[in-house]
Amino acid sequence: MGKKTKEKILEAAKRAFAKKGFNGVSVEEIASMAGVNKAVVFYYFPKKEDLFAAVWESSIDELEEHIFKDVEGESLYIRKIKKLLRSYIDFVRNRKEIMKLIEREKASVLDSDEENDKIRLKLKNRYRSFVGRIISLLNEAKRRKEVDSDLPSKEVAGIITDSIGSMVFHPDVSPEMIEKVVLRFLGRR
Amino acid sequence: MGKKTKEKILEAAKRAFAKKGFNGVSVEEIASMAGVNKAVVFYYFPKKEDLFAAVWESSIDELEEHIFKDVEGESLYIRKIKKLLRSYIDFVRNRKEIMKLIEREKASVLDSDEENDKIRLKLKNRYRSFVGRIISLLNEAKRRKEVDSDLPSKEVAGIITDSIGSMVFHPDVSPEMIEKVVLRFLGRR
DNA sequence: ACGAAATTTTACCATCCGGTCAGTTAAAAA
DNA sequence: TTTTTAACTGACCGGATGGTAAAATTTCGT
Repeated sequence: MGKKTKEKILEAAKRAFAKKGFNGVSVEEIASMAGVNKAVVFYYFPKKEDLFAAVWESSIDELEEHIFKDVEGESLYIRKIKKLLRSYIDFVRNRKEIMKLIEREKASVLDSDEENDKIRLKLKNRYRSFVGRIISLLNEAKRRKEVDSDLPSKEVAGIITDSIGSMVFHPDVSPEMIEKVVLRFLGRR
Repeated sequence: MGKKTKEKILEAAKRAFAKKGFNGVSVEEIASMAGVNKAVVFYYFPKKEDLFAAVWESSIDELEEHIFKDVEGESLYIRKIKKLLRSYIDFVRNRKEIMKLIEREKASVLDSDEENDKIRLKLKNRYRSFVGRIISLLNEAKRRKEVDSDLPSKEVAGIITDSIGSMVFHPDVSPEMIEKVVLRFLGRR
């Protein structure tokens, strides 16, 4: 049996949103990419926003899972961080689509107005919880004196996610270089 | 005499694109924000794309001008860089609108397909030339041994622009912290 | 095999959007 | 004063878009 319809729609939507952004794609376009009728998209996702929400959450899930997968295997925090960076870069290289989706829509998700969309607010919080996990990792590493204890975790986490993430649109910057730079930067001096 | 019509349209478009993105705003919306008839927008900018191009180029112009304004006043390269960082952060704080515009549309501009739009390609190159100037500054500083000579300029320039730029959507990270972090990072050890 | 529930298709609608155009106003040029 | 040109208006067009309703088809438990 082939993939389930809902899954096909989600994957097509992921590709479409990544390439053209939420407002740049029509539901019909997504439907035809998924090989289904437009109305069946609305059957599974009553609003276009719902479809986007599902795509966003699944994307962050996948990113977070991949990035923290190998972290638990290490006991030293500096090595956890090293693993995280390596997985992150690996993800950017191999899952360009998801990264483009995230980079392209990040602004609109993070800028969503508090009193505006409840649904967008949830997406913003999903992203923040992802960054929050990186912050916690850095905090713990600082507590254990494995990274310089007066590096501000929040800002460093931002630097990591933003600079690695946007690599996906800079084919000429080397992911390994970024990794080396960040690592050397974290080491105490 | 009030502002000229074309100028009013450009400013309204800048605000609109910053808040909702290119595909999230209609020309009519922009026109009404500018207090002019929709057709007069097309009178000055035959296509919506033309309007966006004008907004983008003026935004990068403004950013670049502001960031490099005080750089020439310094002779030491490390101080030039310090000035640049400070101006950059200053810009993010005081010109949120432009930064949101840039952050929101950066993905779509940088991802523009080579054989696709000639006009988008121009915008991509405009952005690249801006980053190129930062790279040159870093290179020169390295040549003069004022910053660690084996820091890869391209990657560091990316880290600077991406992390400072996206601060505009993270009201809880401190610009000054980023500045301190980047500066300490550039210092030779 | 049968009926009910889930899924898919067809046809449709109301609205919006980018863009055009014929024509008006106002100011500058002659 | 007449003519010309630039700036502006309002009405309109064709196509796209998000979304809906109902019929048709498939799936599945009994």
